[in-house]
Amino acid sequence: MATTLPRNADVAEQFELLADLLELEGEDAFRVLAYRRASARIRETGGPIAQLALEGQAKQLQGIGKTIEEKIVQIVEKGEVEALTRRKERIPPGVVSFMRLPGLGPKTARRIWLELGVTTLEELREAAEKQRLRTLAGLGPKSEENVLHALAAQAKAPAEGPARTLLGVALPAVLGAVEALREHPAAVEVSEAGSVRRRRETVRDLDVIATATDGSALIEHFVSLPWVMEVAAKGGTKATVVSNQGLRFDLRVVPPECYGNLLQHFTGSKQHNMALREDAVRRGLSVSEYGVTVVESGEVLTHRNEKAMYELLGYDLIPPELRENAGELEAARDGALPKLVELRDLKGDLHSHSTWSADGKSTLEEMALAARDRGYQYLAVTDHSHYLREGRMEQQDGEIEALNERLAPFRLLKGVEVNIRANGSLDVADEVLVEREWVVASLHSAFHREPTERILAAMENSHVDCIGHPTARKIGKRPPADVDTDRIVAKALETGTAFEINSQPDRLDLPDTLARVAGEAGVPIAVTSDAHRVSALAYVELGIGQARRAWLTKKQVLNTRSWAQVRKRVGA
DNA sequence: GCCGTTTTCGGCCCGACTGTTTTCAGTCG
Repeated sequence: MATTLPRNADVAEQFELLADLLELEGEDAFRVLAYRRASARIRETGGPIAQLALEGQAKQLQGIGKTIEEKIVQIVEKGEVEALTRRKERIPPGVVSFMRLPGLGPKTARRIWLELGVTTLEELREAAEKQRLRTLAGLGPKSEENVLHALAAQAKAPAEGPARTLLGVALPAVLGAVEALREHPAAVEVSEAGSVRRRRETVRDLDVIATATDGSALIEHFVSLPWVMEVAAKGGTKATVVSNQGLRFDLRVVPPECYGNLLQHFTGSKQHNMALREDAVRRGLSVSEYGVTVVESGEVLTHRNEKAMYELLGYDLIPPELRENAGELEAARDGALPKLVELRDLKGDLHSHSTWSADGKSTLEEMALAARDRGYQYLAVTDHSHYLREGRMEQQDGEIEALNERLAPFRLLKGVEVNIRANGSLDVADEVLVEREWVVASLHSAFHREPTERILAAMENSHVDCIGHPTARKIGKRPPADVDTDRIVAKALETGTAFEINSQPDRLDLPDTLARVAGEAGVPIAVTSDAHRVSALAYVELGIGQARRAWLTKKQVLNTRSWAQVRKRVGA
């Protein structure tokens, strides 16, 4: 097999570190910014950046030019950007960790290193304790105190940054808060903002923006909600609370005339807003959270909603899920934004479990009724193959048939979720698979053992309809398996196999960037719940969020079709 | 280092907050 290429995440990390080191060396801030932008771009790119660089195509991407493309090739050839290797030798590793302390930036870190000769966190603590930091111009007792505080906080918390919360936890919490605020008579407009509104797979802060006839009354209502455990801050226009789940909420009450500007600003992303503002500057407009200033006249224009603001700037309204500076601004300018798939477009679910699986919590009947209540026409029952041996599959089929008679036209599909073994074979015989209406094949073990080859082999089996959670990642626990996206996409097209966006909160797999690549290539994408109980059928709301982040339209999502149409689209 | 519907050179988002300062640099989101 060909040598494996570095992953986009690894390439991005090298440029991020290079940016840090350049910053510590006092390099031009815009050069540093260029590396950070390139890093963000690479992270947001679904296809393998290393492959693109080798083909000389990486510089087609916004923010990547000839120099950075060459540096990506260096990573392929030497494992590391040469400029990074050189600087790692010059700059003590401890100094980089100074920068990671809140309140300490590159300028200060550099001076502590060069002017005081301090190169480790331990020496930094000592220097602060012995009041040596205040010998530097611009630093005083308070700075020393802050450094000691930051060091103590870091020692207490794990090495990782502040934990990110799964969207599956944050979204219902935020939507609940929004709903509770809307019920108050003083509320006019209420919306979630920030990365939750963009439906990122994990989020940090939970933002809510509102307008009100009486702002203080709304804030009072907010801090008195039953689930509020702690009020961290409360003023006339803003409050911060901590929920009984430990989530931090920020509510901002803003003037109605610039609700659009503020909602847009606080929805982000940062990269989207920066690109939007740069573009505006070129046309003599200065954009901030308070409005759009016409630079020449000084006139400030405000907007009651986002649509008016985007239109003034020459764009169609951009759905929050697309605001990542991944091509949405150009598309919105050209009137070429996709009409994104919506939750209500789903006509069925193609991955679910019941009490026939040991880990299933709801009976077939309960699952069927709940699916029908959601407005679905069908639900594929895909219990794990190993629980359906020795005649149990036939028994389950009998139960499915009986239910289907009772619940028609709603229909349970006789499916199965088979394991792709370490050698690429499936754990169910072909003569059994041929009888199943829907076959999901998934990796459940040995994730590091040639995952690409195994998925390719599974797709070669004509009975396999869909690859389940293709990267097998568990967010925050297990990294994605090293799957070659290009090759599995090509094989999916060749064999007429679908990929899944599995909506389990800790899976969301395919991830958004890969789903975009697969969808653009023409692979049908099934947004599935993988529900093991009735309540989990609702997880598809998360999956639809990822599908929208992947730019997918109704047409590209397989289970927006009737079962008959699904059958026609996938397999025989 | 990147980029271009006025530019291949000369720009590069914007405002709040903090701590150190008599007017601002650094950091953060």
